[in-house]
Amino acid sequence: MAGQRTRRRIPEATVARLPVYLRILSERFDAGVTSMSSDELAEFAGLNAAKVRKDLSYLGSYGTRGVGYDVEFLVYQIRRELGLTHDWPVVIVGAGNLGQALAGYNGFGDRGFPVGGIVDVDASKVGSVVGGVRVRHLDELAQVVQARGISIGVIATPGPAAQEAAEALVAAGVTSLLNFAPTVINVPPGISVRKVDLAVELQILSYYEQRRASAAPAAGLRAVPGERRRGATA
Amino acid sequence: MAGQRTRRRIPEATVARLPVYLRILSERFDAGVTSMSSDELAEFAGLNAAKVRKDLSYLGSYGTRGVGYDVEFLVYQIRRELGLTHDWPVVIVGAGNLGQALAGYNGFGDRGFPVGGIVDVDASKVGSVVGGVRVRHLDELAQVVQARGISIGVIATPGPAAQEAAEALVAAGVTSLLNFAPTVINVPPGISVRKVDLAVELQILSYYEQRRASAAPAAGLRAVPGERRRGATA
DNA sequence: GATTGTGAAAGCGTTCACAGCC
DNA sequence: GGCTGTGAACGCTTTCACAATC
Repeated sequence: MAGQRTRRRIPEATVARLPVYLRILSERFDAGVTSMSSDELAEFAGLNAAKVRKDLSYLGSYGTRGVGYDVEFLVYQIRRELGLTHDWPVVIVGAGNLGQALAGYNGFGDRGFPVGGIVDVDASKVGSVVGGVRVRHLDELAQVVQARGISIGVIATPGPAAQEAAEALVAAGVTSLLNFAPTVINVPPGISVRKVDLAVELQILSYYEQRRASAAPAAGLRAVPGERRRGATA
Repeated sequence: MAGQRTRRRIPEATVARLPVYLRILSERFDAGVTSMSSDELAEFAGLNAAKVRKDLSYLGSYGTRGVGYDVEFLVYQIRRELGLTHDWPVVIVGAGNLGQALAGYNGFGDRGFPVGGIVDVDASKVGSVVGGVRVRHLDELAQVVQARGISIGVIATPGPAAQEAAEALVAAGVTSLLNFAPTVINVPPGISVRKVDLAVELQILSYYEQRRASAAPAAGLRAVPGERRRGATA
């Protein structure tokens, strides 16, 4: 209503789903769809309609009963809520295999997270250009962060260097970290951390595979408890 | 007690943490540590001791009161529970930027998930070698899967091709999918899916950054609700 | 008639706190 | 005395179900 002050605290589980809704709604909008019901959106997101409605209700009462949600308006509201009304340049620490792949991956910049810098400790890597950005030395991190007003750091170092990278990033003024290293990092309060660990994901799949194998020694498929994204329909 | 038949159903949240414990315990074991308390393990994992104990209790009563856990034994038990007593070869669908990076990333094979094959629809990519594996055509997927006994598929295609990739994988006999495409995929019941979406992770961080900015217009740090990995100590 | 928005109920996961055991 | 293992309490998330609204 009056003064859209973003005061409601949105549950973390909902925050994690808003980007999914945003992607679907943007895609449908580009396809010419102007209105969607919670049922349709749920179908695309692999969720149920009640969850979609509850999630969207945290943004405000932006739907129309009997009709659904205006796609364009909802896209705008979610973008606003997620802080996606401007770009967030990121700095990547570590210019190895992974750092280079991330820098070269357009999905970053395309979605509002341009690579504002890459740093590494390895002198042989400094000066090379990956994904259109010149690799600089870790010592110049604070300079890069300040110059470009960066608040998000991506850790793409080997595991043992991750803590050091995190500390350098925080010292440079970065307040959010996306950690790809297979190590738990330790940060001061007030710093956000998200972790992506490929081996962990595979090991979780392994658990359910193994369980499937021992539960149905020679039979067909068994339902997997928990880990589902969507029911049947395939 | 008798007959360690892996019958307990382990909560999904715990399954997701077991790989973290495993990595820490393995690393400590290599460093010569033979025993650890739940307190120590919690410290390394950025969790609290009660959670660690509850998680480990799902494996069985493998600790010793007044002493702690035998590191080597616990490593063995977690590996067994996660089905990591043998390798799980994976097949990657999509030999673009990301697929190539994944194939070249040693962290896969090192942790028991060797790349058993890579396929793509693009004829210009078929035949090239990435990460020591020759790229084959999507049409040969079933053959690759059967030949190597693969149960885990990695989707590294562009978003629009992900559903097709998932269907091809399932048709070929794969029962677990790790999806890197920015699309929700639809699978039959009984198939496990995990999703890794870099843009989603960044957008979640953006939410908390934005919130921080609007909450403390010109002040220092504010605590971030939810998203934390560890308290102070830095 | 259709679909939202939301209290209330149910289900999970985390934390507490302490009995049990070394 | 130290540390595990676990019921019980708590809090967060999901689901239900229906009144409100178009």
